[in-house]
Amino acid sequence: MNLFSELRDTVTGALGAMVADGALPDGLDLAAVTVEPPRDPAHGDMATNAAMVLAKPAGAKPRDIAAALAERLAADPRIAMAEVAGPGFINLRLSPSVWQEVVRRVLAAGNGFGRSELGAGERVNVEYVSANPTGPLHVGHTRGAVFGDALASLLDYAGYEVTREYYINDGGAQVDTLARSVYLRYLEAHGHEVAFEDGTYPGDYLVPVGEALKAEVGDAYVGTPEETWLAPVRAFATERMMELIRADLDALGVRMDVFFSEKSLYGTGRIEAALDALRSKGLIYEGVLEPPKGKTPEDWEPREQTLFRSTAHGDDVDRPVMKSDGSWTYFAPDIAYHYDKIERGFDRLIDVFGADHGGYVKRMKAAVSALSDGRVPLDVKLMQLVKLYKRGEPFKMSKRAGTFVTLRDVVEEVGADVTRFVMLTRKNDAPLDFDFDKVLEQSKENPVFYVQYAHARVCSVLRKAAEAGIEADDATLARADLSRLDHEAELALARKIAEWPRLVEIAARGYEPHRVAFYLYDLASELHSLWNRGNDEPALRFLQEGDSATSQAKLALVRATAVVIAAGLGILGVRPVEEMR
RNA sequence: GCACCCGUAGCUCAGCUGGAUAGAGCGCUGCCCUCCGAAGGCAGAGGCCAUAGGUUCGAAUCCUAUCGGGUGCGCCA
Repeated sequence: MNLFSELRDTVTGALGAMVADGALPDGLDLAAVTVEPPRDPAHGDMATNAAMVLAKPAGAKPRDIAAALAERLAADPRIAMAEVAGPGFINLRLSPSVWQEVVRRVLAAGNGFGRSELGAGERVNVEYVSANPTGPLHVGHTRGAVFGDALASLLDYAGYEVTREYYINDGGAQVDTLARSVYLRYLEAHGHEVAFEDGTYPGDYLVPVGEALKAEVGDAYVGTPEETWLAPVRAFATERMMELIRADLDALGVRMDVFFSEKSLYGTGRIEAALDALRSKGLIYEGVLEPPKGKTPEDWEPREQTLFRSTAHGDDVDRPVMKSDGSWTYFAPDIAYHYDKIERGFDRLIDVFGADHGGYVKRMKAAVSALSDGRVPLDVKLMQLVKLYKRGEPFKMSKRAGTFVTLRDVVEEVGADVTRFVMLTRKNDAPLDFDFDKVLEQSKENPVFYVQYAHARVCSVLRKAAEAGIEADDATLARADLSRLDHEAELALARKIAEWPRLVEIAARGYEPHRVAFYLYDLASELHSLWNRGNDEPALRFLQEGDSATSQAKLALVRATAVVIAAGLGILGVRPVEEMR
């Protein structure tokens, strides 16, 4: 349960009583009433805007409403002080017991503290990575993988029923190219001289695939025409590539629930069925598109194509689903794929794309809107680029120069935990700098370290407590006399902990897992601050010699901090550490 | 030309889906270990929130225009 929503209930309850007393008119809309922590902690623990929001509809002065409301709120035992401030805010100071109770709740609920019912069991499908099965994943994919995975975990934590999904683009021309490239490696394995022309994949990673193909079929395809081997080699190669990709994802700790094959849509009538669904709504027609203004392709000539009337659902122009030669555009199977998701009964869809797919968003939303009659919202999160640095110097990825950086390279160099956390320290629509040296630095400049350090410090204190013979398991700490936590600096940490459930909901609502990372940094900062105050003020040290009751109260506070850090890291997919090395 | 994203301290970035005196890290100036991990903490300096209008009790946040940067734009997925 969330302290902020509890207090909001208290405020709306008091407003209801004022209506009953005739102090406020009936029928007020309370939707805009909020209870939030004020920016400046000097203003109090909580603030409500109720009086200002209601002043106009109630036909009263904000400060008059505020005064009457503050008086009622002050009667609540949890509220130590309620005073009107500024234009009509009511600042609330909560009694210490409220914060002490938060600590107890954390210890009782463990990882469950902060879980939310926001999603109400809604089924949400998060599609991410979806890289072409033509090679290993690179750093760009890594960011999308981490983001999608953390978002899925966040939504799960917030009460949604989440499916993690990968769309395998195994139906287009690029898998034919893959097959031809593997075939060349296969010939090579048979001792032939081969040349990798433009339009083939020369990467070394296909060498073992060519050898594996040889091991499987011997020389059956040597010297035979393409028709005889293209399809089987394609199947063989894409299967191998997906094994490679799954292993990459595994190294990063990403596990998908569903791998959906684009190829499964072809020749099965599923694309046709999806387009028929659109056609039945009058959204498919034969037509000729206008050339784009400003930048007309040189070989532009008008052609009649099968078009989807995406403009009827918010797009700027209608989009082709069929090429002039009668084959599908890439958009057609994508429509069918999303149609499939809708038919599987998801209440909402999320796609995580690279920023270079920005121009694709409107048509995809239009398709989902049309196919679900507006019932299923599709949100697309675009991932900006990762800029790589080494020793402070930027370097560009280039296959030719051998500086092509794969997901595997990154994970092997800095580890999955560091990779994941760093990738989440920026919101998805901001570019991310990734410096191989800085992310391993052990200083507060590095948020990964800083947060882990806070967790390790708590573990360290608990070890010390055990050495001193103080019982400090969670059940014991939950029974401790928490009224001993009465110092302002200790309550400040408890306040930060209390924000966690609210932060989860804010982050989940906006599909913004990076907020979790920033919150954890703030929480760690509060802990480090309190820790250091023990230097000057012995009464704030967590272990009080000869006073195990007080020690346990303080240990309860820091243990609760560690529990929340662990929960937050869990959403990000990062393992908390018990000691720094 | 059109669409989408971005513009906040010298630098890198947060900023609660409209709240009070806009925050953090780095860098700069000073402090704090006989003491649970100083791998940390405290304090100071540093801002016309790109610009101009608008919406309202109230705008970095919403709307409109402009400027600047990025991405994309019919037979590539």
